[in-house]
Amino acid sequence: MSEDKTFQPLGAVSELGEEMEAFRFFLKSNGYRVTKEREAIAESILKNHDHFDVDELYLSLRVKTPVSKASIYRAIPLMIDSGLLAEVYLENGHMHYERVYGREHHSHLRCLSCHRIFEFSAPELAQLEKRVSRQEGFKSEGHKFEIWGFCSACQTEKN
Amino acid sequence: MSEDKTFQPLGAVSELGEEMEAFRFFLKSNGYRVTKEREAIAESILKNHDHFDVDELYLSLRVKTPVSKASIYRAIPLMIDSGLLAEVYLENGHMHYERVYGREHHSHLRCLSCHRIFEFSAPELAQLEKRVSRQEGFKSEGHKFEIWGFCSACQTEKN
DNA sequence: ATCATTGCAAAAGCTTTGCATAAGA
DNA sequence: TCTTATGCAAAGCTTTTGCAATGAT
Repeated sequence: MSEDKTFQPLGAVSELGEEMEAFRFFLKSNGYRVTKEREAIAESILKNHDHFDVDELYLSLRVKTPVSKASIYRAIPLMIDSGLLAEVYLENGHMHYERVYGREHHSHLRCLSCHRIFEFSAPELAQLEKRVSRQEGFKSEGHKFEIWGFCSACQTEKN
Repeated sequence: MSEDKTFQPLGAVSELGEEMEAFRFFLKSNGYRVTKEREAIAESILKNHDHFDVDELYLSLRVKTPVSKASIYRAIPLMIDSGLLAEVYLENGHMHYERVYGREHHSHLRCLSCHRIFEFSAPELAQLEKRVSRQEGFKSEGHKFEIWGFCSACQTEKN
């Protein structure tokens, strides 16, 4: 048991190991290269960013592993194709993304006042997607449901 | 009956009368002015455009009642506030809108191949909006449901 | 007669791209 | 070694805005 065989150090790989590995596999199998920039970007998202925009990501990488915005913009389509990310919504002229890997599908409540996003699950939406697609002869690939309004905190405020 | 009194000529007002009047009323009651540009824009949308983007609208106005893009961009928020329009989705970096006045609420199927939009109604979404909002303490103002995939025509194509 | 609105052109802001250099495989 | 990826700066695009002229009330 105390041999010198090199085990995968579980702690080092951490819970992110699986998702990172899936992304590396995606890159390799599609002829893209695994670069430190792409790893830093993906790792930052997996660690810190359920919801984010390009600027937030850029700033959070700046300190330890700076990556240019051009590289971030070029990485995003790859991460979307790999299933790591999805576009969520546009706000003030720029796109917001969310991590998809390792999270269950959900929908969003958007507060029009504080702009916070609240999540909820509604399994019947998947059924609705299937039913409507069948009726319309559609081959569906996904769906999005969003409710906007005012969150409880913002309703209470006197403005 | 053959007096010289000026009646509203019904033919001239047409079926658009109601919606146009609602828009004019919105403008007046909010201290905006009723200009020929705003009328031309709204009328064109009510007549010809269930779905459109700024460029399509601009081009379709160009022939008979040219309006600058600046004025179109400035009119859009007003029409959204008045309930005439809604944003639908972003494609290739520019927003697409749809007419709301005089149409029942519906959801969209988007074909990823031919980019056509198909509409459908699903009344249970309104219930879901209410239920989730109640659960989350949200005061909801609306919802959007969208399915993407491949329409029947595009599935058949050999590519 | 006021003051909002228009059109033009310039500015903004996000995203994309050309090109020389760096670095995976 | 051979190519893909990166970073920088420039370019692209849609949308916004400043300002003088126009027009609605």
